Amino acid sequence: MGKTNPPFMTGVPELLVLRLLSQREMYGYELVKSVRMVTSEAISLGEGVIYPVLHGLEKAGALTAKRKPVNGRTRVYYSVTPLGRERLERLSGEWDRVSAGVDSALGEAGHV
Amino acid sequence: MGKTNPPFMTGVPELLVLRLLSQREMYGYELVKSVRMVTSEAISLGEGVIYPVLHGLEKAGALTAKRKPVNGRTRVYYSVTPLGRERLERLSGEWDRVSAGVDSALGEAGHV
DNA sequence: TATACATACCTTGAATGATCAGGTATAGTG
DNA sequence: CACTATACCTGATCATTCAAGGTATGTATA
Repeated sequence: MGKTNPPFMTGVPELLVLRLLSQREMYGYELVKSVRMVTSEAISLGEGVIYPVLHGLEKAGALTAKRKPVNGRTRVYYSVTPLGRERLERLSGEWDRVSAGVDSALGEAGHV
Repeated sequence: MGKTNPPFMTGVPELLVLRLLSQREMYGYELVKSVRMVTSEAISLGEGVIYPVLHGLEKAGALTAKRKPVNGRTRVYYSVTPLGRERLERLSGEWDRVSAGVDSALGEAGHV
């Protein structure tokens, strides 16, 4: 059974989480579905990815958590701190640089 | 000491290697420098990344190796097989999908 | 009532990929 | 002769991600 698919990118989950939360506060389970929607199903992050990322970012001071009971169930809403926004800026810039790098490599090789 | 930087992307080294070799045959050491140049220093893959990728792709039948002695030193030139081109197509398409997904997520969150 | 599904949180174990840090050897330069 | 660049390679380590579970509540349905 343990047939783990190869991971396609590193650091991107964190970037996506930060970006989505910078729009509005959300809870974990919501983020799982949001990522799929926003990326048009191109990227699908399971709960096993989202929750650890959330906890890591909170511990790093990039997010704050707020527990809210809704319909009997408890939701943990996360929002981005100023420190989180800096981190978002940095990651976003890194992504731009790297993806531009790849694209230029693909482009140069393509126009044969 | 063992302070390994976080990897930023998975599968991208393989994609870049395949793409560069689809232009013209190259040897490992050359690829190390080429990747840096082509991506405008945005991506830098060490020999410890390139050589294992090369060997893996050769074993998978995506590349063929040809030893050439040049100036006394031996170079191993790699070229892409038809199977390797298929793999390149697939990886390239995956990259496009994923990077478009990330970009759209970043975009949507941006136009607040 | 039962049973099934969606919601909502979480963790653990294993697979994978990438990095660093080495190691070998030849050629050329000061 | 030492040093740097070229050119190949591997092993240990580490982080990231994934699949697969586990817990619990609410709601629909048969």
